Amino acid sequence: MQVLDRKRRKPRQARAVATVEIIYEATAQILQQESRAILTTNHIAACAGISVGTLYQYFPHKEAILVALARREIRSMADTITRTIAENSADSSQDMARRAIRALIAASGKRRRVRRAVFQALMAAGLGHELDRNLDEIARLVARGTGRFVPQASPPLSPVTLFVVTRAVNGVLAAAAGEGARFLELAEFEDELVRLVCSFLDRRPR
Amino acid sequence: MQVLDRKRRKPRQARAVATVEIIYEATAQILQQESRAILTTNHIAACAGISVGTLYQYFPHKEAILVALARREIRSMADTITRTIAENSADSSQDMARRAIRALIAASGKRRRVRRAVFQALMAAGLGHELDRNLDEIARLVARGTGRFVPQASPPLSPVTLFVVTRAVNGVLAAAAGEGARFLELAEFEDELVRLVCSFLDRRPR
Amino acid sequence: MQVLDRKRRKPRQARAVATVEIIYEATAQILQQESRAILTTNHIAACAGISVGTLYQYFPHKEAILVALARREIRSMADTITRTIAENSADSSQDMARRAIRALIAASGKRRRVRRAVFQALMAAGLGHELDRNLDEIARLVARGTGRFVPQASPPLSPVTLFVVTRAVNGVLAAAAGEGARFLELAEFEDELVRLVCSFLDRRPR
Amino acid sequence: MQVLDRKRRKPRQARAVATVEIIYEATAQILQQESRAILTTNHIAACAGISVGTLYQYFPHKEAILVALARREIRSMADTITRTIAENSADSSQDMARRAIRALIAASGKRRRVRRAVFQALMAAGLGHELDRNLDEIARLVARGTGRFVPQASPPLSPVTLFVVTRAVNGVLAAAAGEGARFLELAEFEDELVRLVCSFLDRRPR
DNA sequence: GATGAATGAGAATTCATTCAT
DNA sequence: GATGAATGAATTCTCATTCAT
Repeated sequence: MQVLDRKRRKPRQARAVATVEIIYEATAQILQQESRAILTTNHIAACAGISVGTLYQYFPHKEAILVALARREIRSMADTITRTIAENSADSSQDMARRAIRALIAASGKRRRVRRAVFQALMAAGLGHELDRNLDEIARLVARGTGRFVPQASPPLSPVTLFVVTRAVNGVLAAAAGEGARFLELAEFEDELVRLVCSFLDRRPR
Repeated sequence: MQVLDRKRRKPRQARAVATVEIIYEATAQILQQESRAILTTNHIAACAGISVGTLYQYFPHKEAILVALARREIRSMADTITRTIAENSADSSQDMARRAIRALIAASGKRRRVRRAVFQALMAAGLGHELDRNLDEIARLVARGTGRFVPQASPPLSPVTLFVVTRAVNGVLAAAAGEGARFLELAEFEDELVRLVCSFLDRRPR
Repeated sequence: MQVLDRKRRKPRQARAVATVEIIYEATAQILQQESRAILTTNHIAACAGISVGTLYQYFPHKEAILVALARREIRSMADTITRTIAENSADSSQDMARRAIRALIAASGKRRRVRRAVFQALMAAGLGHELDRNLDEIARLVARGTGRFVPQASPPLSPVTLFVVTRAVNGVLAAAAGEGARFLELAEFEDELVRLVCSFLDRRPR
Repeated sequence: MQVLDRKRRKPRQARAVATVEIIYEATAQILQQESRAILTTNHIAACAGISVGTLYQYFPHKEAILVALARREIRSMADTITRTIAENSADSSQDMARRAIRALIAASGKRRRVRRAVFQALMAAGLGHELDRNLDEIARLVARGTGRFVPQASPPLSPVTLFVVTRAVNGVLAAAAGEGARFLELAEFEDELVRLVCSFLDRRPR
């Protein structure tokens, strides 16, 4: 690791942006199709069709690539959820929780190996809180988007309740993604996950 | 990785058994107090007060130590749960689910960093299924031990239901352990986790 | 040994070519002046004035250096013989066998320790057949270059005959090289070797 | 390697002799059936069914085992030749050279990998002269045993002649042994080898 | 900006040998 | 005498990172 993130160039020109993009793609590809074990900077550069030197123009060290990729993944996930909710905000008769969960399941099915690797890297970098924050954020979005979870009259969800429900869903999805996506495509799986959340939130202690 | 686990000595003499134990201890200690990053075989040996060579008498490569440690942890966890249930099998009025969860919370609070590291190693070794199996096993024990989850009349839990509930609990506990045990000691946390499980299992679809 | 010759950089820039050359030189020097025992990659790198890492940019493992050096030696030997024959092809009154043997003796006298070591490495790598093929090749060249061995009217040499004569010469030269070159410089030695070959080939069974 | 051969026990009791014998057998077996690469003292001991400690009671270091094995092999070869000659000394009408060569071919076919390995070790130990001496010794035996090579009237063989003929035969046999014994069993091979020797010795320069 | 050759600290692993039991 | 656990120097090889061109 480095003494401290010496500043690296931020891409300004179009070409530079493209280069960074290529680096992301190459990294994701290696992670998805090959393995974490051969994710070396030289290999990334080779796959990206650039030289190591160029790679180091944009990232101070290898870990930074993974962290950046993780943040990108998080942002993409959050965006998906946000959009899902926004698109259906008028449609309040629809079960918002189900829609959110469906979106999460869909997201979990994509690039599973990449996601696991980059999230692990985020944790290893001591940035696990970014993931947590994201989970909380999603929960807040969902809660705001539907009267079900936070009906006007009811008290707000306690931090513990929030924590339990978000981590439970996350735990289930992570496990399902880890077991080869067998479950992810089952309708029953979605149903059960929805039920887990709803029965928990519906029957809150007074 | 190696050609393939060339045979390593299985400890015969008492001294050898002790040595293996010392290696486990040293590894766990490094993981808990220092970091995964400096978990080198030389460092383990030094901490254990033995020589690297000795270490390699008993483990074919570094990863093997972590895997062994993970299995040990799994076994220990399973034993705790089993005992908890056995001790209270007569006491059927007690809420078995709560007891099991309490035991799991207690287990999650111990040597958190060690556990995370070794379980990660288990996954990396492609042995994640051992963890999964353990979760399923615990669920089975709990279910057998209490009429609540599997009342005589009710149909058995579907695989998906089982999967969802076990991974949800596991996900919550892992997250709580990861966030510095803040939650683990809260009574409310235990309550909420119990509620998550019970509300889910009580209100099963017909 | 390795998984399998993971690809190594093939030198593209002039500097890289020079580096590879330096590695060969350093290796040969250690073999010739020091000993096989201290032929470590670090030592080679140090002698070459480069870092180990650089060495591993061009060779997947130590053995590969020796094998490359062996092939180089073989090629050099073959070239010498070819040239010897080519230069004298018009001069058919000359005794071609003697010329070939003289060239072989000269070659045997050079860098004897290097040659022994690298050929041994070639054998150890299971590539002994490359040496054999080279011997056969030389024999073919000699035979084609002179009417003595394969006069128009006579039948071609049987594989066994070819084998015996080539390995005999090779055995004698290897032994002579091994015994400190005492014999290699003697005129009588050359005479006897020529006689061994010629008497054998002249008096072939009908 | 050692500073200097600290004295090791010479086996006196029958059991000790047997132990040494077992060590030889185990070593030879590993060399023949497995490979030089895994010839470790621990492996030898394991194969021999004894402990390393015991092994070191009889040999100061690993190399010593190989050297001893080489000498044993040499002695065995010499004995075979001696016997061959002795048995047929009366039978002077027989071609002594052929008999000797036949014996050598037979010897070459046995435990080829062992022989190569141990002779290589002998060379590496700087004891190559023992092999050379053996070759010369055999030549002398053959010469004394037959009038063909050294007829009363003719001058004795020059050192160079002796060297050339012995090393030639040796080279051919070693090569044949190395190439999988394909040739060793051919009658033509024996014929050609005999012819190589006889034509060379018969037509000596005046 | 890009390149890729060079770097070298550092990690894993081996195996001949010793010595307490 | 035998045992086998322990030793640790020695070696191979990796890979993140730098920097001259």
